[in-house]
Amino acid sequence: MAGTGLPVPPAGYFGPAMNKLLPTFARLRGAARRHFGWRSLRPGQLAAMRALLRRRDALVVLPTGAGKSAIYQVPATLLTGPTVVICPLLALQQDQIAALNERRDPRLRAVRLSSAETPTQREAALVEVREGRARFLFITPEQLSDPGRLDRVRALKPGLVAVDEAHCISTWGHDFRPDYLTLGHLIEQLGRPPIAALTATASPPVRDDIVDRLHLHRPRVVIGALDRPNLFLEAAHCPDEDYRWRRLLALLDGGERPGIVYVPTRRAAEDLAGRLSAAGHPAGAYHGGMAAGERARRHADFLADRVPIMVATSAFGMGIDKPNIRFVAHAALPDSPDSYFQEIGRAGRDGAPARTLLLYRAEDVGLQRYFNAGTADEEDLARLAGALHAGPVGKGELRERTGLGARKLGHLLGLLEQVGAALPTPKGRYRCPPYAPMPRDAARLAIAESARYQAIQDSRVDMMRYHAETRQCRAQSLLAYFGDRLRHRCGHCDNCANGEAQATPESADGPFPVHSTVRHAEWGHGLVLRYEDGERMTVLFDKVGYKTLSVSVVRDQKLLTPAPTRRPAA
DNA sequence: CGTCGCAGCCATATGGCTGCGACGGTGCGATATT
Repeated sequence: MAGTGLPVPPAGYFGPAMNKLLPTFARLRGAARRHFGWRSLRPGQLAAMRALLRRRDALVVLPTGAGKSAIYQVPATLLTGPTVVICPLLALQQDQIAALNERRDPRLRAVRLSSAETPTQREAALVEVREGRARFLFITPEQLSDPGRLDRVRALKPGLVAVDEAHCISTWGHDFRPDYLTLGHLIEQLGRPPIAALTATASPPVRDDIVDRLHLHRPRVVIGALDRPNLFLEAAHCPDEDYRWRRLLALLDGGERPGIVYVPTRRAAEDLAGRLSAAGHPAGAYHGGMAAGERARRHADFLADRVPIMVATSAFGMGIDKPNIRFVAHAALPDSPDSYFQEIGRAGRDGAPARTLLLYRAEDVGLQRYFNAGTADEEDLARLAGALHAGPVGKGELRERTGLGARKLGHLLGLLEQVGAALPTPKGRYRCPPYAPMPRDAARLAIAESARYQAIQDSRVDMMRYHAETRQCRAQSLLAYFGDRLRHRCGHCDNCANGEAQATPESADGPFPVHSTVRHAEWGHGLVLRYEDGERMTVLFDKVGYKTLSVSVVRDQKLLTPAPTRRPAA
């Protein structure tokens, strides 16, 4: 309770009648203490909790280990009605449920609805929540998008919805797990309780995407400090594969353990783990293609320090809350600074020094471009848009009528919804909204939308490469990407260490202030993110994503004009 | 978009080139088979 000046009543002091009279902060502190044993809460946590308690939405971007879960768990004990936690991975749900139930506090009991439970178990979970014996219901977006299940959850009258790993809405919703895109509609069907959207990493467009997709209403936004002074940031261009291998060995010869080496493909994970082990650096492999049991075992082995080096694809990530990771290396260019930042963020959580090393080749870009390539077909889209004209229709019937697979159908419906040609109904079906474009036009618009999304994804690859190649202070470069500004050189990156990093004083700014909104004749509105060396500027455009422009060309040809800010950056 | 492996070819006998096709991430849930 440091620094509040408020007296803290003893446990058990709070009766229902008292709750209305007590200041919000005191109620939250009391609940944190009674149910979790926490003696203090951080200002950011408190601000978000208070918003939720007052039935306002919150968007929280805080690093793992900064007490994100507390932000929904503490208000959950004070609000009427259970809390629904939407969480993307079953393993992650398992961990969180175990942590809550270990406390053996009836006010914190958690259950879940997933494919891992039998129908009988699912029924029992719902009954437990309905009868007030469980407080938290964990669920995936896929489960919630089943109309029958949605009805059952709505009947529980949830008092709060927490969306964990909320950045998944933006990174997975568009194609990989389309049910993420409809979460906003689904939560509205739950009676629209306040929403807590939580994530460790979200650049400005991802934050906007979360707010839009979840239909957050004037959320309380809490963003933690991004700079991690104990992480040494290093990147090296590799002219060939042999150089890449030797640089990696040089890092491992330093002897720091444990660590993670990220690779872009499953095969590379297995191959590199084998090569490293043969070279005297025992390493395990991890990727999404392995059997679930094997994955769980390897994950546990790494957490328990039985495997010192894990060579993994991006599948190895969410849920790794291990304090003592001493290095994170990237054996190829990641798909975006978002992924990169999240992955290196797993190092040095204990605050002790940790190294990060990015080894990239220009050839790495090709693979990421391939991953970004869209698959939407105009004929499929037109047929689907036509099928919607017949009236509200379920996904099963749409599959039959159009011959599309479940996954592709979800992706295309998402696209049509974005161009105003499809609308989810409360009953979990889809219909054609009033004034919808004709099927042929809808298909064309959807293709354009798909291309726009792809361009933005590609621009994120460009930004990743740009970051890898920069001779600027790397922390400044990364933080600028996330819409933050580090005013001094970081002193913990290779460029600062070898004296190459040029300072970016205020005077180096160009014609438009950093974080101001500008307009380009063709690319539309954009957000000025940074200036580098007074020569180049990076702008994030709605239509085409990130662009790096020459300041002198912008000046001479008057490429940009100031535009009114549409929404506060944070 | 780029790499890898393989078949086929060449000039001259085993090694190297070329062209072609396959492959490449993230996970939920439902279904079919042991």
